[in-house]
Parts: sequence; structure tokens; C-alpha cells
Amino acid sequence: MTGTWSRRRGRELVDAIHAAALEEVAEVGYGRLTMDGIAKRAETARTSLYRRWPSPAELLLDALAEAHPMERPAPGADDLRGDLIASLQLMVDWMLSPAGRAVQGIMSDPRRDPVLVRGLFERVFSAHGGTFTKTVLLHYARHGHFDEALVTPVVADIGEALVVKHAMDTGMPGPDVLAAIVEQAILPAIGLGPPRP
Amino acid sequence: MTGTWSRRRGRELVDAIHAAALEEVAEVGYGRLTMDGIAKRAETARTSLYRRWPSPAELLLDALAEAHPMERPAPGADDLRGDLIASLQLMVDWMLSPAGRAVQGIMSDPRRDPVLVRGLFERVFSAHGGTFTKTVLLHYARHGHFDEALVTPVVADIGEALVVKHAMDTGMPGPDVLAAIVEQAILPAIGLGPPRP
DNA sequence: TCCTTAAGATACACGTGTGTAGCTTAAACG
DNA sequence: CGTTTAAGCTACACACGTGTATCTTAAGGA
Repeated sequence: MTGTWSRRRGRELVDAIHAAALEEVAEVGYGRLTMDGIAKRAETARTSLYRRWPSPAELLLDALAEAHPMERPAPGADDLRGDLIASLQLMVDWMLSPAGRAVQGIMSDPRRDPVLVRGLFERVFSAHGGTFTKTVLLHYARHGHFDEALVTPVVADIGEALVVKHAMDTGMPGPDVLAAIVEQAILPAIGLGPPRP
Repeated sequence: MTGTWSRRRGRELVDAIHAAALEEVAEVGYGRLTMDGIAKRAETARTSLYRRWPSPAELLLDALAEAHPMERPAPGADDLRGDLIASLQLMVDWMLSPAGRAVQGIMSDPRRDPVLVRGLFERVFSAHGGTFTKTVLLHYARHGHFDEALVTPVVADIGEALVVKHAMDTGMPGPDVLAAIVEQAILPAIGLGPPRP
């Protein structure tokens, strides 16, 4: 164009394309993800994309593989309620991140690729010790705060499920809602809740 | 074409188009919903669609407006657990119906139309007395089984949230999972659960 | 039966995405 | 500095969806 100008190459370019792919899928959804859209967003030529990836799906998988992994909950010693809230806050933060929004875009598509989904589960979730609240719950159960047998698959999902539903219905839950979820749903399920004090 | 053949008209044709629209959005998602796709699935000409609707969104809204409404939970007198399971089963049935699958296709799209979503909420959900489990919970609370104040927005969402999450992760929950959700998550939240018997 | 309605079919110009080819030229490296 | 690499650009043929126009013809009512 006019005046001075620089041409991106290698890592720098690839990173820009990865970022563009994550933004694109978060905004338009996996269903509308196109090479063209990613290229335009990354301000590069479509041909540069085809030189490296054969399809938007492969490109996106690459982008997610290089995205920052989500933080892991680090439960303390004696604040189950606080640590549960913190772990849900971690989840909310991740859902708001580019990678998190991209994963939502993929997971919610009726035509989501099973292979891609399995890869996501293994890399993003399982590899990091399961769900957010589960880590915290198991920690406190093993430290004798309650019976570990109470942490069933259903109970381990309560927090995440309510956060996702709230995000779908009303938007991302704030700290007050997270506290309500912990107090009114999770803690009662392990026998430590407000009902019947 | 060859031999005898009939041409659909009026209601018959409109119904076929409606059905096609619901199937289409359930299969390809709201993001990939096109007049062309609906027309092909309904085995009619695209021009016949444009004569009645200006866009896939309007067509879909019409289709949902005419779809069978979901059944309402009918709580009995003395089986809270059973009635909660039944209400969740109702939800699962609805999610598997054409209209239910269509609504999922809409709700999960990053570019979902706020107007369309509000319309859905008012017509499909609110008009029928709120969420599935909430109806049952309020019924039993008002009959003195527990304090109505315990039925907070969060508590009223527990069942639905877990059903949706399970459907996303693993597929539609079976009766055993529904029972686990009721016993391990909903009942404890209103002080009637297994923990601390 | 005749006549009005509207479904079906075809065609069009347009826009957008695909995947490939070929060229130019900036960046990186010896 | 000169050479190699690969990013940027343009063009192409193709496929698909859009929205409109036009014509034929089956269906259903007067």
C-alpha cells in the first residue's frame, strides 16, 4: 500500500491467524466458519491459509491446541464455599476468553465434529483434572469434610450446569449468582447447605 | 413427472414446509438455515416459500408457533420425587421433538436473534407456567411439603440445567440419570435429599 | 364446466465461499 | 550481497444461496 509497511511471516502470522479463527468462531459460530472469514479477519490472503490447513476445522483445532490452557482451581485448606465460588469464577473467566468462546461455538453446533469434540474434551478438560468444581469437591472430601461418595457425576456437574444455563438464558453470571449456586445447589447436595440448618 | 401425481396446496403445503423448517434447523443449525435448504427438504419450489415468508427466520418463527406445545407437568398429591422425575422426562421428550430440537438449534447459535429468542421464551416457556420442575416444586411447597422460599431461581433451574448439560456431553439422559438428578441435586436443595437423613 | 388461484418450474443477475494457479516481492539466511 | 523462502495479490472456474420475473398447469370453487 502507501508508505512503509511490514509483512508478517512464520509464527507471527500463524498466531494472528489462530487468533482470528478463535474470534471468528465465537462470533459467527462453527456453522458459519469459513476460510474466507478467517482470512479477512486476520488481514491476510486466503491462499496463505490453504498453504497450511486444508479446512476451517483443522485450522481451528490447531488454534485451540495452542491457546492458553485454562487455569486450574487451587483449593485451600478451610474455605469450601469460597473455593467453590472461585472455581466457578475461573470457569466464567475461561468462558469469556477467546478459546472458551470458541469452544462454546463448537459444542453448541448441531453439526459439531465428534472427533473434534473428543479432542477438546481430552485436551481441554480431562487433561486438567476434570471439571472445575469437581477438583475442589474431591479435595475437601479427601480432607474429611464430607463423604467422598457424595461427589457423584451428577453432583460434580451441578455448578457447571447452572453456570452454562445462566449464561445461555441471561448472560454470564456475576459473583452474587455464583454464590447463590454454591450455597443453594452445590453445598446442599453434599449435606453442608443452608436447608435444615 | 411420470404417471399420476398430486400438487399440494394451502394448509397441506404450509404444514409440509413448517415441518421441513423444523427438521432443517435441527439438523444444520440456525446458522445454516436457508430458504433453499427448506425448499429442497419440503420438495417444493423456492418461489413458493418467498410467496409467504421473506426470510428463513420468519418462516421458522411461524413453524414454531404452529408446533405442538409442550406438555405441562401435572403434579399429583404425594409423590414429589416421582413427579419431579416425570417433569424432567417431559422435558426430555420435548427436547427430542421436532420443535424442541429446533429451539435448541436456535438457542445455541451465537448469532441468535434476540427478538426471536424473547418470542420463544414467552410463548414456549413462560406461557406454560415456567420451567418444568418449578411447576412441581411450587405445587408441593404450597401444599406444605417444604418452605416455598427455598424455590429460588437457582433451585428452580437445577434439573433443567443438568438435563441440558447431560444432553450436550453424553446425549439425552435416561430414566436412571433423571432419578439421580432428582435425588442427588434437586431434593437436597429443598432439604429433602439423601445427605444427612 | 369454466375460471380463478396459486403451486411448480425455469431462468436470471448477483453475491459469497471454494480450491487452485501464477506472479510479484518482502523477509530471512548464507 | 545475493539467494531462497514464503507472504501477498490477482484471477479463475465452480458451487450454492438470494430474490425476482415469467410461464405453465393442477386444484378447487362458482
